[in-house]
Amino acid sequence: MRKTKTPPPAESVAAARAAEYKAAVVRENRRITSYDVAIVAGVSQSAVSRCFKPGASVSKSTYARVMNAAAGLDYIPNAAARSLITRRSNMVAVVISHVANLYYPEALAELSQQLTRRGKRVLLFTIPQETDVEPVLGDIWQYQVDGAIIAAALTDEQVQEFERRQLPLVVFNRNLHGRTVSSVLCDQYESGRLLATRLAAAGHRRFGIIAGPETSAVANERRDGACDRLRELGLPPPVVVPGQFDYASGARGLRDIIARLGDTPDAVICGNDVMALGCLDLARHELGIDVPGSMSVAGFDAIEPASWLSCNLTTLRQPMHNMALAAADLLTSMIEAHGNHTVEKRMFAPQLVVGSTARLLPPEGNSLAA
Amino acid sequence: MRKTKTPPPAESVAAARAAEYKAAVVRENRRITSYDVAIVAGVSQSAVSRCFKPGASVSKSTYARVMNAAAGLDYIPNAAARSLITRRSNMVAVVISHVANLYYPEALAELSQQLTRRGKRVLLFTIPQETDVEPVLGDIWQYQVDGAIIAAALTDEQVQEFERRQLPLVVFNRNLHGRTVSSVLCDQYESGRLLATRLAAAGHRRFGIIAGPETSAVANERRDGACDRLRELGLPPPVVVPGQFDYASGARGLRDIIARLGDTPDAVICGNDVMALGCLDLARHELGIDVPGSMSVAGFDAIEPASWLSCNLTTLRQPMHNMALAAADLLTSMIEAHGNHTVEKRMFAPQLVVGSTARLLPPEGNSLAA
DNA sequence: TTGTATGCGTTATCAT
DNA sequence: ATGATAACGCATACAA
Repeated sequence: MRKTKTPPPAESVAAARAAEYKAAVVRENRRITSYDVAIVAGVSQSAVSRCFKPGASVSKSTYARVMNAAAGLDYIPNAAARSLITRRSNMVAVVISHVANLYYPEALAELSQQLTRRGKRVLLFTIPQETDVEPVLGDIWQYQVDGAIIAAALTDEQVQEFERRQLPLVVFNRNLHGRTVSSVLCDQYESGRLLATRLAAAGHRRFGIIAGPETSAVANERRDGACDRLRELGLPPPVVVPGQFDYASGARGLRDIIARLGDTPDAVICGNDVMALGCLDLARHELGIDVPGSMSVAGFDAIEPASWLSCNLTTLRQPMHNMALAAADLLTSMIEAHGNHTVEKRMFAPQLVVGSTARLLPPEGNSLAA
Repeated sequence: MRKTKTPPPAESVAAARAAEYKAAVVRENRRITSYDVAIVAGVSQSAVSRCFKPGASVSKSTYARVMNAAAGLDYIPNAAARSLITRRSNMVAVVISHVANLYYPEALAELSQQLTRRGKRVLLFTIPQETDVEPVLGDIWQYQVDGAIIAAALTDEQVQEFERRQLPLVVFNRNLHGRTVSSVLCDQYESGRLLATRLAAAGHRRFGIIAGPETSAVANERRDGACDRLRELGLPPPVVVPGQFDYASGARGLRDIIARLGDTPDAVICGNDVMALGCLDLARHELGIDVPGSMSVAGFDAIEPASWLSCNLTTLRQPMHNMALAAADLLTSMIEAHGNHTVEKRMFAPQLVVGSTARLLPPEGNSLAA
């Protein structure tokens, strides 16, 4: 039994040592900790900790040795342990309703991107209805998130609980009137008014409105905006029928409106694009109504299919990208502020997307006199 | 100064005591801990801990006192501290590409729902491209998730790192051929074959294929399935053009195919529904092609707009609900197994959705002879 | 059933 | 720049 003639290079010796050490740790059913790295690297545990803290004071040589050992051991700092002492989890709760994500996946995608860019992880909660926030609140408290972005309906008590717990909260696209809570939103009421204004200016008189679910604040504001504006303009009250934000609701809604009116309306304002497309398709393909020749259809949201050739819907766009950006900014600044929460509402204006499903100009050579 | 004549009821005394205690804690800038609850309730800290552990042995009276104190103090167990000792975070990482969520929000919504139902929180990671998993892996290790569901492309090394770290992994809708990793998927290759088979049986001979991005394994398998099957049937090789899974790609793809073929193809197979609809709209509304009279169009996914009247696309549905269910089941069982990971692949068959954009029967009274 | 004591893996404070 | 030591908030083995 002789010793090996050619000793392996120092590097691989270190690697072998790390591998051996690691195997032992695994055998004991422990996890690799900063303490283990310290032993392998021949430094103190606090030195290891510092190496993983950006901007800490460590000499180049220790840093190198620690990083080598860490790599050999597959060491990664434990976020749970860290957050325990720093009181920062770098996680943000995002709450969105199931249906909202189905219809506007852009909202979640943008939020996730913006938060990630700011070094926050997203703890996602999808809820069946936008009024079902309560069950997830417990989780939000437990998981020590640094803040929350909620795109759902909150009660006064719920908002107050966030305050009580000093947890930064941004309400997304939900107008909590009179409540002192930071929020980012698109002006839904004004959206409704805008559509009514433009359609009325083009000479439409008999309006149908396919509203959204009663539980949806967004839907209600759109409807109210349109109704209020029509009343202001002295037009006959629109026929308002309910809907569930889905395609079928759009078709059903149009049938209901026609039944109640005894005739085709001049224009139909739909609570969202999905319903508008349901309404549009029924009108064109089943009822043979000329859109926009004898009836106009408009929606809200500017979802992608609305822009497709076969649809080319006239609708209102919510500037999702900027809204997500604003929400992420607002929340992170609240988190940095560390308790001095400055409440702020950021309201964005909708953008009219002119499609070919609504006539927005007065009929040619036709005075508006009845 | 006399004492109050009517002493407040015991309950409110307790409440007042809790409120006072809480104020003190807040003043010291501490958090409410199980220790605080113990003091207010007059029990030990471990008793408090037990009260929050379902199925622990606590007397009814202690439980009541603890819960009262906890309520008064707004106490909630700290998940980070808990996971530190239990080695369970009850969080699951879900990785999905940005575009995937835009096109199939259903996948994420279903996964989130199923995981929540099983008591797991979702730590969401959205990545720009499905090949960009690497940057999020570090976060996954750090955050001590109990497992991960990844709907993106993984390299061998990446899969091995999951194994090395003993982290349960389920790959969603991505076929990692030959790699021993649990996965849930829909048979994309077979989907491609199926579409080719049915269209060929109806007499289509000159095929165009609008493929998806080269980086998308799903897209490639659909394309390969179709191509292979057409070759088997002895049909002329299809004209294959690339696409990016978006609406514009569908239109551009059809133009390219027609240019390369010098004529309208008999059938176009599109890598997903969004492109299929882009192709369909161009054909009908710009090129005036009769679909399905003189050309058939089919896609994959059965996204919602595909079912709308104006589209009524012939496509293949992936049973998303069952797939999400399977993924959640698979992952949770791996987590329970505690290291004895049994690798399993669950492959689902696609379902043909017969729309009106593809002729699936031979033309009437027409022999197939050229 | 209840309480005592210990450890989970990290950061932060304070010397040196 | 580095190391010893004390938290962070909880769960669990063990003793009572």
